[in-house]
Amino acid sequence: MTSDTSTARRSSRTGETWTIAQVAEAFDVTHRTVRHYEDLGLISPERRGTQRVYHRRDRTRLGLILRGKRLGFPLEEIRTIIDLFDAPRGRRTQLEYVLDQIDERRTDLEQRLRDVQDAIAELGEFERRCRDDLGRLDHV
Amino acid sequence: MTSDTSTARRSSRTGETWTIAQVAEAFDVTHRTVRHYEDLGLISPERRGTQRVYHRRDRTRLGLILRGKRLGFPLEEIRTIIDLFDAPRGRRTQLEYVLDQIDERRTDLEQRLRDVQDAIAELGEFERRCRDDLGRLDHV
DNA sequence: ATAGTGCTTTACGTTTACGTCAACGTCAAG
DNA sequence: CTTGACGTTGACGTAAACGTAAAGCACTAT
Repeated sequence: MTSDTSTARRSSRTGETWTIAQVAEAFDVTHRTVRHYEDLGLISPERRGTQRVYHRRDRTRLGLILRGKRLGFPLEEIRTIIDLFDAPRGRRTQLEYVLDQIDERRTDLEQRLRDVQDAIAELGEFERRCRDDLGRLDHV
Repeated sequence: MTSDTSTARRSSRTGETWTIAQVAEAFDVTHRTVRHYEDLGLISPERRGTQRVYHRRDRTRLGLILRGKRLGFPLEEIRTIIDLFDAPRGRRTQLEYVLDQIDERRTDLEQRLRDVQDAIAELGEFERRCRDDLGRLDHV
């Protein structure tokens, strides 16, 4: 049940690789979820015959996808974001486009940041009031 | 088209009130969305005859709902959270339950906070690399 | 009186993000 | 050579979060 190196890794000149079951377990999702992300073009694992072979790159992407999900972004939007990281940046127009996109994303993320900070602050305030109430109960 | 006080407010001894169209516009959602939240029990506006009448309390809740959505929480979970703020806290057991819930929420929010901060940091790093590329183009 | 504007409910449609079979391929172990 | 364990592709199902008519009530303005 613990990591069995003989099956957990399959040697390759490009480094370690994983099966779908392994990445699914590692990220605590189902294989169906992983395949769904592939259907939407968010990851594209290597094929060895008919089998999917996942590399570190795929794991990185999967991590980005799941974090994006926790932040409430739809998968389609997540795709455009992580594609951005691999986008061609050779020509000036391409680079300027990418920088524009980065700015849009940042604006969005900064709104999220404010949202989380506000929510945590309000929760703290609410907790303080509750502890006050609790103190009054003790006092009597 | 600007704010018309004669229709924007309807006097009441409990302060200003709004129609469904007004709150929908104020929060940039459709009336259908507002009614959907009511169906799920997230808001419960006053009724005057058959018409819905929204008070400041309802606007506050709507703000919390939309912020929760931006953070990726499902509506059902949002309902339990904002209900928590109005939950009875008279008895010790109730207070302790509420404090427990607060802690759970905070854990969740702190994960979100890390997610956003990480995402912003990575975006910044990526932007730096892009600007480097751009600089190299200028240099040549 | 009638037309218009805004609100109401009812109800079916749609999109997203998977879950859940079904049916079949493949490879090592017994 | 058959039996598992694991992998594969459809294909249909489902829950959440609304969208989108359809059809009717209430008030106001002409």
